[in-house]
Amino acid sequence: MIDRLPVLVLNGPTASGKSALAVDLALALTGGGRPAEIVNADSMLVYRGMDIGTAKPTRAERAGVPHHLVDIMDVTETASVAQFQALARAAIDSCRARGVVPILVGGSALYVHAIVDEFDFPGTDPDVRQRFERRLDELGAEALHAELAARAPDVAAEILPGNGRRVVRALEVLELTGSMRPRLPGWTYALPDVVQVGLDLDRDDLDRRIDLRVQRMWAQGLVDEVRGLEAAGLRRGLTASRALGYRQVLDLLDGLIDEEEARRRTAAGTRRFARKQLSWFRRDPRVSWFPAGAPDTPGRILARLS
RNA sequence: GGCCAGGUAGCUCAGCUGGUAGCAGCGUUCGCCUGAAAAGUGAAAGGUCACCGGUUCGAUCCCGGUCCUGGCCA
Repeated sequence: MIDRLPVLVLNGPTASGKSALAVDLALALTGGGRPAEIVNADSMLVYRGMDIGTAKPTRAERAGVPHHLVDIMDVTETASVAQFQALARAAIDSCRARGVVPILVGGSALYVHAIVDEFDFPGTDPDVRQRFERRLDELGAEALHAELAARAPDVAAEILPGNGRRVVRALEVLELTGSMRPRLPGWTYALPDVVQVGLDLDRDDLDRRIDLRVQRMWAQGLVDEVRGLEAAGLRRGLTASRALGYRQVLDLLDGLIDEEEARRRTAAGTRRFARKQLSWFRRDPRVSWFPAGAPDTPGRILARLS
């Protein structure tokens, strides 16, 4: 009997086992009479062909439980939070309309935040954007930041002078809307009945799992995968070409570093990334934390849904 | 066994022959972030300067010895 349809948000760092846990939880819910589906909230799983390096859920896992927003873009396309917000909310709505529990699995905290909370994005305009991007190339980030400061000191004060990307975006928004609210919004759910949980684990344990994962990626043929994607235009993709593992292998293919170094940097970068993810998730006071891999964790998470 | 170089932050190192060490890189911890977030950034914590003696008002730095490490020669 379906009395309510909460959105279960599963947060956790890479290699914490959240993808597999999400499948287990979905199967448990389905077996218990309430069908469940997974909605991906990871910026890299959206790319077709990026399988090994993103540790994408396997075919079998995806056959057992429907996964939304996986393999929806070419590597040449640029992902964006705003677009993802719309797609994910649509997927969540569709699940609920069908009486299905959506499980949002987040690797990208900003994406989760944008999907689940009141979070409005001012529009964008390719021409305006391109114009400021060209100015960024000409002047450099600091000079462009000075221009921003002249136009809107309060906005400029919130943005670091070296962060060209955000300076460009601020100028774009100012031009399009005449104002800019530079701070991240607070914690106000835009969706009803959200239950957020997080997976945490000991740092040494996490690092060990990351090393294993990177080794496995290499054994499974990450280098060949990247080679194939390179032919498909990976280098042109602003988002995809920066993915951990992929960027390092591209450097390897360019002869900038050797294979050992590429693997080392991938692992080191992934360790740093995992800590960053945790610090993001930790900011949100509504997340309840559970130990990753503990035998009773799935049961305790399910208990929160009823 | 002899000669040379070296033992300074968790790691890699810097340190004008003496006044109890470095805005160092990486790592760690904490923080920031609005249409590229697996991106971009800020700050902090960390050292009995291998050990024992000596010279000196004072030693990471000078002298003697000890123990380690790397290289060269036997």
